[in-house]
This record gives sequence, structure tokens and C-alpha cells, in this order.
Amino acid sequence: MDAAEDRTGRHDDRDTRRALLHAATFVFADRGFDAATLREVTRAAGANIAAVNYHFRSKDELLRLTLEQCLGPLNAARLGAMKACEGDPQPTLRTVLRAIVAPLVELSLDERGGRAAIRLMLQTKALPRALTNEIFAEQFDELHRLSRRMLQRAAPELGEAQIALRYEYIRGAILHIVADLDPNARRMPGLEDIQDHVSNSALIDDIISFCETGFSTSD
Amino acid sequence: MDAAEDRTGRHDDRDTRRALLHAATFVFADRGFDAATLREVTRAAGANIAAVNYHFRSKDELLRLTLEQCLGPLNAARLGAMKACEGDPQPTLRTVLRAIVAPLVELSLDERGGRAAIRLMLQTKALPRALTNEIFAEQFDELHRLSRRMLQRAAPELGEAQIALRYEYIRGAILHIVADLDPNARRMPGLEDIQDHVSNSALIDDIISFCETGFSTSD
DNA sequence: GTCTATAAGTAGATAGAC
DNA sequence: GTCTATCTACTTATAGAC
Repeated sequence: MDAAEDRTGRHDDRDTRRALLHAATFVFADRGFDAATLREVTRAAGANIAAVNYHFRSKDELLRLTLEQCLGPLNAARLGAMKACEGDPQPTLRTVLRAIVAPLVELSLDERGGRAAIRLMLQTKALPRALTNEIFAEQFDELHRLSRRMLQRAAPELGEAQIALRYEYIRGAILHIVADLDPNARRMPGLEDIQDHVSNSALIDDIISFCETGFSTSD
Repeated sequence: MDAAEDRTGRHDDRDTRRALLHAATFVFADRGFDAATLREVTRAAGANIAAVNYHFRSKDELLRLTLEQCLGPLNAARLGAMKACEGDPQPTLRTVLRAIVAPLVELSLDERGGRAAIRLMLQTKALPRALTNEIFAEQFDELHRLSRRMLQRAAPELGEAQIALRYEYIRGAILHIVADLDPNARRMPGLEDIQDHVSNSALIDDIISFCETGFSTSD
């Protein structure tokens, strides 16, 4: 018998809870938090409707935990790459840019949750609320500060404000292309080929090249 | 007496209808289409709840008309700038980029609807559905095709796929920075100054410079 | 921990008076 | 065209049996 079940056939504490979080990631990402119903989530999780209340108390609290579970690994991967950079005494701009770009592109390949996590993140970013802004701040503020500090180190000739602006351009470019390549995105006319068969390592290098020269401009 | 009212004090056909569309732009943009209720919209429009059904038949149909009213001017401004470019026999890359960047940044300043229109567009892009994808295709496909054609003309040394990818990077950078500068966006730590007092003509030039050098990279 | 049943609220849509 | 009143169909959340 599965270790997760006791002799009554009931699931362990954590089983249903995890199934709910996993299902919520996809249902929220696909339909949007507001349009998604708890019934859809519990159906996808193979759980009973009352389980949400038992494990999370409310829909909002389920969103909080789901987002945290999504953003945690996302943040960890990005922060890890950036901290590896930080250890480098003289990181090149390209090294820093790779640490910004690669984790996002790579996670967007993971269909077991990474891609949905990114979709949920983008959707949540596009519709700011108190609850989610708070979570974003907890998850990403350190990463963004560190990233700007590393960019500054790799390009000491630029002012702080310039760095901050260009960091945003870079983030925009990456997030947008990652969203475009999601199979759920609208097919752009004349871009179908790219949306369907871009090689990801080539894409990473291409974005980095674009950002590198853009970032180094002196105008 | 106002020409819009007849002797019974009732509004002209178009008055309530327009108030509803205007209110829907803001309510949908602020709260998200799914979370927004028709009662909020009608309250904001100073209209009766039944007016939506009379003028638009359903919430979905109100969204369709609202989006079309928002995206129409957005598209017209961008398409106009790009067509002006098309008239130029030898447009520089910078000229083409300005036609891509300037209309969006300028419209994001317009608090009478432009900014809300952009917010609604971004939010709608982040949560694709059949209804809205259809509207996006009608509104923007021509613009995107033309933009890529003009970029190709300004940078004939690049391949079609390169142009398409880099056009997406550029769009991403612009849309992201425009979203960041919206007062409704989350305050980014260490970016508050930029979010609060960036001069828009300086911003346009800065984005263009970033994109221009990035676009011209030969790697 | 999980289930059924239900409470309590609110949504979009509509009928019909004016 | 506009209004009030209401219908129907959900929703989240919960109480209580197992």
C-alpha cells in the first residue's frame, strides 16, 4: 500500500493539499484567478470541494499559497544564477545577462509547472492587487536589487538610473518572448514558425546578444 | 436644454451607451474583466443596471465593444506613425523605431482613456481567450506585419526570422516599461524615482537608443 | 481528512411598467 | 430608453455526519 495512504484508504494530510496546489497552478494560469472556480480546481485535483476550505480556508489563501509555490522555485533559480555571478570577481556583461535570461527561458520549457508558473506570474503582474503585490515584493525585490547591482558592476560607466531603466527593458524583452512562445499564447501572424520551433539555446543566445549591445549603447 | 436630451428628460440613444463604454474601459482595466461586475460599470456610468442588457445584450458583448473602442485609437495611432514611415523612401532604423515606440509612450500619458486602454490591452494579452484573440488579430495583425516589413527595409542585412524575433524583443521592452510607469503598477524597489518622474521624451529617446543598438547587433 | 448537504450571497439576464 | 423587481444559476464558505 502506498505510504501516503493509511489503512482506511484516506490520503495523508499533505497529499490532497499538494494536489490542490498543483491543480490550482494550472487552473488559475489557464482561466485567470477570478474566472476560475474552486470547483474547477478541486475537480482537476480529484478532490472534494470542501477540501479547499479545510486545507486553505479561502480562495484568496489558496491563491497566496499557489503563487508562493510557483514563484519560489522561479525566484530560487534566478537568484541562484545571479548569486553565482556575484561570486565572479569580474563578471562580464554577458555573464550577468545570461544569469537573467537563462533561468526564465529554461523554466518556460518545463511543462510540469514552470511554464504555468510563468503564465500565472505574468497574468498576476498585469492585474495588480494588494495581496499579490505583497507576494511579488517578498519574492523578487532582492533578486532585482542584486541584478541591478551586478549590471552596475559589469557596466560601471553607466549611471544608476540608466541601469535601472535598461534592466527593465531587458526584463520586458525576455518576459514578452517567453509569453509569446507559450503554446497558449495567440498565434502571431508571420511568427508561427518561430513560435513553434525556435531552439531554446539559440533563443537564449539571441536575446543575450540583443540585450548586450543594447545595454552597452552610450547614447 | 442639452441637445442630447429630449423633452421627457431622457437621454439620447448614444449618451448612455457611450457613458457605459467609457466606464467599462476603466472598471475593466482596474479590476479585470472577470472580477468587474456590470453593477460596478453601470454605477460608474451613472446608468441603470438594465442599460447594459439593452445596449449591449451581454457582458461579453460589452467587452467586445469596449476593447474595440480602446484598441481602435491605439491601433490607428501606431499604424499612422508606421504608414508615415512607409512613405519615406529610405527610412533609418531610428525612424522606424520611433514609429513603434512613440505612439505607445504618448498614449500612456493620456489619463482620459489611453492609459486605461493600454492597461486593458496588457491584461487581455496576459489572459488569452477566443473572443479577445479575435479582436487582437483584427486590430493589430496589419500593424505588426507592416512594422516588420519596415524594419526589414531599414535593416536589409538581417534575415526575416531575426527581424521577427527582434521586433518581439522591442515590443516587450516598450510594453513592459509602459506598464511599469503606470501609477497602478506595483512600486519597484529602487525604481520609485524613475516611476515617478521620468520625462517622457527622454524615455522615448532612451528606449529607441537601446533598441537601435540591440537591433543592429550582428551576433 | 473527507464527504454530503446547505447556507448566504451575488452574479448576469430579463419581463414589464412607465 | 429607462426603470424596478425578479428569476435563475451559479459562487464561496460552512456545519455536521462519517
